[in-house]
Amino acid sequence: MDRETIWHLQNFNIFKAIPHDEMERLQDMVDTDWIKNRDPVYLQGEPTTWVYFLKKGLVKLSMTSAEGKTITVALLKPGEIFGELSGMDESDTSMEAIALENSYLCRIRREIFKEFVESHTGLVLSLNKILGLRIRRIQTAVRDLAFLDVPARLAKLLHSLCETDAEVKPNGHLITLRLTHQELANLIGASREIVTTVLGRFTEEGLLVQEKRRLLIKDPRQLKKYFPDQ
Amino acid sequence: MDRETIWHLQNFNIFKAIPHDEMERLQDMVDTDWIKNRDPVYLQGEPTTWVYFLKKGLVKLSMTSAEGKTITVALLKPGEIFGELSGMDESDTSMEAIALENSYLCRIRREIFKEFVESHTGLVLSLNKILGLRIRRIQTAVRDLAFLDVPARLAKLLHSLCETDAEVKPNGHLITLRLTHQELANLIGASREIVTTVLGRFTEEGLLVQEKRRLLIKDPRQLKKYFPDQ
DNA sequence: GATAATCTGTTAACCGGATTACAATTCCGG
DNA sequence: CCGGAATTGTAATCCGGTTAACAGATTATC
Repeated sequence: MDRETIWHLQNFNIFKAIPHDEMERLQDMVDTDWIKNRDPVYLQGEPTTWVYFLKKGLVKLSMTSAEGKTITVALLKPGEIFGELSGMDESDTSMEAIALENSYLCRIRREIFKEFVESHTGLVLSLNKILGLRIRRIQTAVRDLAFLDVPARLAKLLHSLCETDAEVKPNGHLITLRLTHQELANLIGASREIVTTVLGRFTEEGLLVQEKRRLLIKDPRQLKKYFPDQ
Repeated sequence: MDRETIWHLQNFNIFKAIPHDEMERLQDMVDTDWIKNRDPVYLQGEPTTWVYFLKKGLVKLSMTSAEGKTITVALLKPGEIFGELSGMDESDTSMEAIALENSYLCRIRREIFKEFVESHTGLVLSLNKILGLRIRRIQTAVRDLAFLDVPARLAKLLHSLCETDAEVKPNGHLITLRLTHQELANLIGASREIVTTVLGRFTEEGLLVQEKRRLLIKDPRQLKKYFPDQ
């Protein structure tokens, strides 16, 4: 699109090292898009047409079962790239991407992106790194689902949110994301009810305070007693 | 090592397109290794020194919890490559690789492999594809753990073993891998006991026959009634 | 071929968490 | 700021699967 969009794209980690005149080749290939809170960017089973760059907002990557249960694999924040980047030869998306806030993103056709990436060795390598990180994350999800019970998984989630999405306040870490109990449940593969209950227990124990759909964690280190190191 | 080793390496999918004289640069960098049944190739937390190529045998990639529970993420067969290929900047292995048969493999130091890969655009791309497939696999593991019960997970596992590791016999598909109930349990994140029980039920229903630690699946399609499509 | 080690089979007791079913609260759009 | 929608809170019930505890069968190993 416009020059400004390209300029923004350049801010994405993956493109940092690409010379600006190279980036301009993408000029007319980039599209921008608003997605309203709760609307899907794409759904499971849709053909993988685009690669997305999240500029503003919050998007979750999740999988939904036939019975309507959902498990959330990642919360994407501005600066993150998504879509089927992988081998880039997959034909259908295996997940869905849904906005959890009004979000602003731009997108490039998969083939164009693929071509661009393949003509820049550095890009291929960064992509490799991104995929590697993604593998680590999912592996951890498997391990946690298999080995930890709900309080442990929840404590671990809150602990990590403290590190990635919290403001440090005098009385603790305020998690900036406004996640419902249902969304928290989806993130750890549990039912909404038990999340409510366990959050209640954590509150009683003085580990946290819930206020207007925000969580204030008094002392993240206290949460660690619920889950083993690593 | 010797010329023959290089020749073998060339048979790995990832190296198929590399000219033979290029491959020879790896000549003295490649090491070969026997691993006895049940012995580890590497363990969780060890530094990631090598990239491995499985030439013969069977190796499982798994994670073990502090309490000694194990979940198996992949069964690797000859022709497969493993080790920390990802971004290749990880310092510790997050999994362990254990031989399930006497296995023959060769290995290259991670940095050498990395260098070699980075100097061959084609290689980086194949690596990307491998990582993409790996992501898909693990995502499926997460989905299955979260959405399916034990009979469904077991049926699905047997069904997929029929496709990847079975000989077609007149009376059904004979799964060639000799997996104990414990190993099957590790593959689906369940206890050994319930695997025994459910296998018993499947046998009663005439879905399969167990003989000397081998499974003969009468008709894989019958298993499908236990798990939803995809 | 004998003996130890590993696997399979089975069952009762237990338990974590899902389900179900509401009531109370909070939020949000007009 | 009002009314409907979404979210939270709570408790009873139910259930799949783990745990525990053995007996029997099979497989390695010397």
